[in-house]
Amino acid sequence: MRFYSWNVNGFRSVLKKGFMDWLEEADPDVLSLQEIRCEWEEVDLSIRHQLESAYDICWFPATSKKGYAGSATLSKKDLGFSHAKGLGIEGCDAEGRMIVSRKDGLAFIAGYFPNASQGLVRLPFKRQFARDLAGIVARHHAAGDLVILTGDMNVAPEEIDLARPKDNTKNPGFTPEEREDFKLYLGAGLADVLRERNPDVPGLYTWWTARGGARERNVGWRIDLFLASRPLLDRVRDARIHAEVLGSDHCPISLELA
Amino acid sequence: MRFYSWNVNGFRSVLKKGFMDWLEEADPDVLSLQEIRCEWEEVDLSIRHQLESAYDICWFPATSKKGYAGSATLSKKDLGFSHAKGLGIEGCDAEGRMIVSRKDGLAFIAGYFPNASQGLVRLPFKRQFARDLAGIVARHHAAGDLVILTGDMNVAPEEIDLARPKDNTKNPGFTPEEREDFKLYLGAGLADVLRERNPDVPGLYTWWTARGGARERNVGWRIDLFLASRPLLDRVRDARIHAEVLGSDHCPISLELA
DNA sequence: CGTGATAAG
DNA sequence: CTTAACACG
Repeated sequence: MRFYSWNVNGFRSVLKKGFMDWLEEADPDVLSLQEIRCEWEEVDLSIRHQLESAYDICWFPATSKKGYAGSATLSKKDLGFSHAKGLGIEGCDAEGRMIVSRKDGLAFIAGYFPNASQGLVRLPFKRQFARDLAGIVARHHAAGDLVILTGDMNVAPEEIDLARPKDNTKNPGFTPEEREDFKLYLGAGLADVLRERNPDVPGLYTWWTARGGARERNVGWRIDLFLASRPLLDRVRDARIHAEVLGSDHCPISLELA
Repeated sequence: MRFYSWNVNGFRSVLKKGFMDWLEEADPDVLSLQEIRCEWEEVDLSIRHQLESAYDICWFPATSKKGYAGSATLSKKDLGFSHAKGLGIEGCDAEGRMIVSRKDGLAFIAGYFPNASQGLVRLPFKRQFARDLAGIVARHHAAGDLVILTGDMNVAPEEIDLARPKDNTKNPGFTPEEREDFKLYLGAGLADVLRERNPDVPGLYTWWTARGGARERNVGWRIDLFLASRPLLDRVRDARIHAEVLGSDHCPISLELA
């Protein structure tokens, strides 16, 4: 089973840049999209029909602000995943951030984690989100579920996860607070799959600022991640960053489980 | 002497679409631009230098709202026109609408006449502008000046001046009030030069809505005009609409005087 | 620097 | 439909 996550920075934008070709090629079983930035009805009808023919689609745009944030999870129709919008976290759910998809004993929790924003004005919001989410993961584990947590987490966990760690300790995505909160997910029993398998490999990034050729020079950040319940690690066949896939300031990431 | 007027719908936009090539080809002696929608300092430095080497430039952006309206008048350096920003009309001058350029006994009054706007919300403002401007023209005549009044007047004077007169009698640009006010300019001693020379020619338009191929089908309006003091009519060598010139939703118009 | 909403035309 | 400002990332 192949899971993908991609912050598309506007679904309608990425559609113009070959998303459907990418989808056919990648052929994910389960796909989380972040920053869809539109309603389902704003997507071209023919595209909607194509997607609906192959996937169960949970489209979860923000209700708080038009064209802002939002996420979606698509799963192959034959798999029979159930999808639930939101985490019951105030504010977060109005921004269409997280979707919980379930099948058998697996909870696939995916979406668009808050950005701390310029001046770290949303750091308190983001910290509360992290505490709430870690609690939810812990409860799934207590209930005997296995968990995959993925999406644009808007935090680079360690210095190795961004090209310029020293320059960014006060910037959104690499503050001590955000890194500390990231550890709450690990404390709830999850592992950072890609980093577990590539402990010392630098230059593994999933996001590059659009300003000034950062992507060409691979001056980036690894902020899109797959975390998985530790018992799942034995079933990991592949965990990958698809940096060659263009169309957004983020690239897709994937996880293949046996 | 060749006068031109063009509503460029964003000077920076039209620069990307060959404005400088057009300028070299048309080679106006005096040029009024409307809807420049930027400060002079926002124009590429090399363009500014090219223009400044050939023209005396009066750049008159709106101060009331960034990126809105504004006009400019350029005159060949050797001609020695003087340029004055504004008409002393409250509101109008803050929007960078009108420039008065003088040489000998000629007053070239040019710019961006108000749009009555959706719901005709600015019709009162536009009517006051017309009364004030007609008074200014009359005073120039009383002082013995000849006047050229030009620009985007945002009114089609007669039914022949737009493709769909019946559909537009309640729309901005063709209300009875705006057409009545247009006659104030004629009453002040000006003549509509192109229409005087082509009394019954339909299809002479200077603006086409960007919506749905109107320009290709010539479903347009003649709202950019040269009006001239009647004694100037004998000196008119040419009056023309340059509908083939692209780059804006308006096309340039010209007047050549002996 | 790019996406999308918005105001204005 | 297009321009430009703006918010957000």
